[in-house]
Amino acid sequence: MIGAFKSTNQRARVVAEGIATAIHEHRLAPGMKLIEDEVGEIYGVSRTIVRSALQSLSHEKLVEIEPNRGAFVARPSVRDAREVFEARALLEPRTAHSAATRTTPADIELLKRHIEEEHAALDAEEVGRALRLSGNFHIEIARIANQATIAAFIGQLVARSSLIIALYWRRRNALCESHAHHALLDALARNEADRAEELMTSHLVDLVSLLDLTEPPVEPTSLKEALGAE
Amino acid sequence: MIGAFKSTNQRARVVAEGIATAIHEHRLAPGMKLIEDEVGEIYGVSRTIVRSALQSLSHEKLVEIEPNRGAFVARPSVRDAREVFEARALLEPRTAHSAATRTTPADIELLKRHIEEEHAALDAEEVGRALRLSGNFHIEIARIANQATIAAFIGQLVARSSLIIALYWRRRNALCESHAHHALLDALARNEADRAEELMTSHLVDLVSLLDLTEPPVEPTSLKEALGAE
DNA sequence: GAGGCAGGGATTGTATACAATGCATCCGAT
DNA sequence: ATCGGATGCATTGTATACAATCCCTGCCTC
Repeated sequence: MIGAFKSTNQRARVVAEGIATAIHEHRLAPGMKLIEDEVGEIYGVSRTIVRSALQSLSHEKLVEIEPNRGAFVARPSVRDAREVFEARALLEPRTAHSAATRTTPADIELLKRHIEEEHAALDAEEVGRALRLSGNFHIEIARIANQATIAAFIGQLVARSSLIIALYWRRRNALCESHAHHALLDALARNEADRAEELMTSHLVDLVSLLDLTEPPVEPTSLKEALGAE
Repeated sequence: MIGAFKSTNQRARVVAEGIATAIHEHRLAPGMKLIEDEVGEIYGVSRTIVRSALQSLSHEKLVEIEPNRGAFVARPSVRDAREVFEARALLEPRTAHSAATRTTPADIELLKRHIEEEHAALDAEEVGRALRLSGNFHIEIARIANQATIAAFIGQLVARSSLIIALYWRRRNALCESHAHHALLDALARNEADRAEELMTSHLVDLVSLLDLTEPPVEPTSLKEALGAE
């Protein structure tokens, strides 16, 4: 949605976005193997396209490609998790600041609709969809800041965050976020840049505090994966 | 050098790094066309590998792939240039701060050697090589900060900066940088984090001030490119 | 001449064939 | 029974063949 790249080949893009969305919505769990033939069959394309898509996803660190072994949904380590949120803490507050100075009523409408959709998804028990929309809220703010380069970085970090949440989230309640997003929306609507920056900072701190980053490894997808690999 | 990724296929990596280095050293000019067959012949690989490499480079925005038209060395717009240095201003000073708190004598030795190599290259009139080494200095600092995720972002931004410099640099003197790098090295050696952060901030400001970002388009590589495309 | 259109060569997009590698299973030896 | 190695299947890595697209050139019309 955010990146209207024309660069990568159209068909590979469809496949990559399909897989990415599935990862964002936690339909594809970390560690899951992505067999080229299977994916190709699903999307009706040859392995050439699938490979291109998988390489693209591996560049965004949503997928890990192990030479001669195949592609797996990435399993960020505890260290990865810390790094991702460290990077977000560096980028997003200042970006929210910038965004607040430029937010238009149209932007506010869009963000409002995002939040509403998120609530609707939560009410419908579609946790995965709610999670993806929650991430999109952050990406939308980066877009408002009108810095495509930084927005692309944030987009990647948000995507990885989804995997991190899948692995290290303490509980199942994503509700807590709604309040923070509402407050951010308010600050943006009033063009209160400093407050938006502070809110984003504390929002990210809150997010990290909801992760359990103590256990070094992570719950394996299957015994086979746990014992067979690495 | 910085990314010892095992992810992408070995052969494609060699090709991608070869092209990337050539871009960093300004042997490949912005806008230049990269024909798959030609590249494949040079490296002794099939188009499959070349395509993989080009897609990888396009993800790093060193190459632009225009559907059905081919791959070209990227030509960052004035806006891209501003965005890249805006992102660097956001990431690098804080990263230098972090790095300064962790810099070891071994790191200092490495950085010193970097600077020396850069000087040697300049003395030998190898401007391209000096430029690449100058960029590596920044990447090395990010590495010292021990944040791989942020370091990867900075690496990408430094690489793009090389293209931006090729297009928008006012003069030919890269000498000015040496002083700033020396000062940074000193701050890191003494573990003076705040000073390192300030030095990095002003260094980046200096860099931008040496760019001429007034002219909307850029000097074309060839008449054909200038008149034929877009 | 200027503009438009058709043909041909060059280049990219995609699928597929074949080689290389890894993984599981089975067998035999100890 | 457990370990070691060999065999076969599943999957990935690479090259190549063919189709689609683009771009250049030359011709034709006005």
